[in-house]
Amino acid sequence: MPSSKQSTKEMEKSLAGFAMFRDLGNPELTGLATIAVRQEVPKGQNILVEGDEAQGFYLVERGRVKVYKVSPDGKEHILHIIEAGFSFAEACIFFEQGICPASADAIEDSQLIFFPRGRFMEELKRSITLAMRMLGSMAGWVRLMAEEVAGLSLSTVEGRLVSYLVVLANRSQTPFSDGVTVTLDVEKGVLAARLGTIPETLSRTLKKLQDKDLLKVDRSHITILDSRGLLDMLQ
Amino acid sequence: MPSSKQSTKEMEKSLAGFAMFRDLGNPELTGLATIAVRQEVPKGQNILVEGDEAQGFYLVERGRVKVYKVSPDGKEHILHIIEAGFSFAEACIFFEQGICPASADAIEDSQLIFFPRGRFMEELKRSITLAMRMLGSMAGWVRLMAEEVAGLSLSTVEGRLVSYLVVLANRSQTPFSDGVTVTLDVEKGVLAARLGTIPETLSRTLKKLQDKDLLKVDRSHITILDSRGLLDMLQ
DNA sequence: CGTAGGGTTGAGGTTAATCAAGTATGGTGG
DNA sequence: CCACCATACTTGATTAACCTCAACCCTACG
Repeated sequence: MPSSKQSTKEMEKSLAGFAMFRDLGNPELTGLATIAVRQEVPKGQNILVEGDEAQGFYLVERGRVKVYKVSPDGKEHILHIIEAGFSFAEACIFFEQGICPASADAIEDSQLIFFPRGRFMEELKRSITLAMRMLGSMAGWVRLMAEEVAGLSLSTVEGRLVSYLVVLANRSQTPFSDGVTVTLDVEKGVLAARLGTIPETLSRTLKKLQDKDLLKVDRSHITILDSRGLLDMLQ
Repeated sequence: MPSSKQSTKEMEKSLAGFAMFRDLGNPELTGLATIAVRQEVPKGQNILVEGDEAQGFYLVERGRVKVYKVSPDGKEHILHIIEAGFSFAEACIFFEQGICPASADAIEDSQLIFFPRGRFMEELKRSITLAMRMLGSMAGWVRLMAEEVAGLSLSTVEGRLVSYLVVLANRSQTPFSDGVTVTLDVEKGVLAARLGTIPETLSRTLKKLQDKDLLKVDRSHITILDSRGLLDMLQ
């Protein structure tokens, strides 16, 4: 994928749109734009395999990516769903052998920006600002994972589901209050894996909450009927 | 806590002993030694509280520290046990408001080395090498947490216990094979919290494995009788 | 129509938490 | 040295959560 002056300029503009690189100086952005590679990934396609050597890390420009681990018995647990505008697999590039700790698939037709490991490292060593951004990004992952562990080990499926709905509501700028409708952003099967459970249990849990008049389910649209009651379940 | 030339020199030597700072140049080490502060923490004492503002991060020079989260209903889940020679709470210092994502207590009489957030940031900005070390350390945390999430969500208590025993054996340079005895490095109650369960269940699980002649338990000494059988449980 | 995929429902079994009551174990003071 | 106590640990009975397997429904789509 050769990058003409034109496309480098264009890439530079794209990169500047990512929170991770916002307000980054010109030399840094240009350097990054030069080594960045665009990648089209159709829905369902695999991007990284756990245990394989990571060749670099990614930004999601368009679409969505799931990052997951598979248990020995084949069950998959989704660690994160990476939205457009965010990055993933940063951690891989800092390991000695660059072994991926998780797998990744596109769950929508996606456009990614790829940074090759070696050349990105060069850029990092050249710019302390970039290194600090990277540190901030990694710290964010650490926090997220800590929440994840806590959520998994300390909650029931019911609790995790409610907590997910709260996050979902906040993400779409809607408050988590009575009458508000949130739309699931993933298939229910994917959501189940995200919550560390299976579709059957998710279905039953939604039904139970519906029977208690805490919410109403219509396909992927969930209407909050009793936000107080729902939030009480997190206790 | 004033640092005379003598103690700075001594601190520099101590810091050089940490994997994180090994082979770091002289200017970096001296800078770090100047801002580092030693702290004695008796067993059981709290070090960090989840949600509080983090003032910096820590190295464990002697003793051991548990990093944990508490659920709304008061149950505690241990994320990590930090051994002497390792660091914790690095991630905290990169958050805007410096909010701790987890709590930490000493589980033994411990000696810590504390780096104040602001001054450490200065050192970081000054040295790209230090920043790269920090990135490596954070990446390590990300991987560990990913394993943690996978382990929690994909395994039974039995599986998590076996997996812990394997780690324990490897850590003490002993292979995980028949006849080998590993010694639990923490109280069983702490181990239970580490495995995301409660002492009762841990006790029963050990008994079950003992009844199946897979291992033998004597206090905190666990002898592997059938390593194949145990490893098969991870499938 | 007929089929496929996502989703739901039901019966049954397993795992592990809770509550309650025991049994070591390791120090401490007499 | 021993009785005593606190703490860690174990055991039992009960209950709740949730996974498995199997069947079924529904909607989109050729």
